[in-house]
Amino acid sequence: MSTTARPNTKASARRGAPAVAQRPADPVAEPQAALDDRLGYWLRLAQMAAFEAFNEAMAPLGMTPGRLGALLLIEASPNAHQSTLAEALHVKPPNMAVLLAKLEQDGLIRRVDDPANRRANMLRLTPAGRALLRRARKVEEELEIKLSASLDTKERAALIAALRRIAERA
Amino acid sequence: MSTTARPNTKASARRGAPAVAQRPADPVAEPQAALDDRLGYWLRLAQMAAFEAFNEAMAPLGMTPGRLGALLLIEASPNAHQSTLAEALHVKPPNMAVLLAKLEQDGLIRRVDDPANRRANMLRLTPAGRALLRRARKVEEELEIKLSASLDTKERAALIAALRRIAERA
DNA sequence: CATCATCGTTATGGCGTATAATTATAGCAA
DNA sequence: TTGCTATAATTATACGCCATAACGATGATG
Repeated sequence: MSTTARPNTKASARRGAPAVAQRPADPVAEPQAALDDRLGYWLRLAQMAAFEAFNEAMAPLGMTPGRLGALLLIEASPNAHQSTLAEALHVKPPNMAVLLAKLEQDGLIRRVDDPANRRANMLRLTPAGRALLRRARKVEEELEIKLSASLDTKERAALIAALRRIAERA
Repeated sequence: MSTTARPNTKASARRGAPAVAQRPADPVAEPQAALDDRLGYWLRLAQMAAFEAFNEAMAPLGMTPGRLGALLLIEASPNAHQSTLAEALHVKPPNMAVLLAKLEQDGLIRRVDDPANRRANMLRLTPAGRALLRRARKVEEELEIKLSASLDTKERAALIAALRRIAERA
């Protein structure tokens, strides 16, 4: 509420509780036991771990999930429009515009007018973009190996299939 | 760069390209084909789907993942401190403080001084908190059923196990 | 030509999360 | 005791991701 400094008394509910002296708070051995069999919980934690691993590995390349996704799709579909990429990457067009603007500023892609539709852009990798993508692919390969190190090939395939079904679901 | 309005010319790279008239941009049948076998990609999509489903289902209860997690853990470990819960929920202490402040404002929990350590708080569900948690549990049960509708019991267990290994990993 | 839809863009706000700094308390040592 | 250091909670703040609104430019249609 207040935007200026205030006395800070830790507990605002500082009623005159008579300090009954009970047992000294549990350390809570397995704190998340209550969340153990919740799919959503582990989905979130796994995603966070994967995300963190990605960022660590890609930091030297200045790469983010969004940037990599864009570069991969541009390479695969050089005639696709921004809006198509945006949809495929689940990014809103305005955010796609700034993402691509940065990629262009960094000299990784070019935007060329679609001669068939002068409102639209087609995206092209520059040589620098291609080079960076090659390096990112290597890093990403190692990353996927590390991520699925605890899974055999069958398990990994089953995991992806299951995730896919959940994503195309609910 | 500029913070004020500007002419907006769509493509800043409006060089005098002679409009060669090539084929009209592909619709890109399966746009994300390039991302198909990436674990991180599907992890993200599945998490997003689960998150969206959660928000839809819990909106009437004013519940978020963070709030529910806190309520569940408070119920399970009434003597735990805020910092313990924060760690278990992967939330930083400052954000935990405001989360709990809102829960307290909403009359769902109380903060009681730990008699063994007057810096620390122990958290308690109020009757209203218990009632809301009961309702949220029902909703969450249906949600988990919907989420894992495409998985049999074995697959669901395998999925959670795999996610868990990834989360405790990399 | 007038109208309406589409593509890209800018500006802006919300939400979740991160850090820094502050207060209050605890533990410990000289 | 005093003083130093560590811990618990809190406040203020900043940053990044994502979403919406609004607009200019172009295309399509009557």
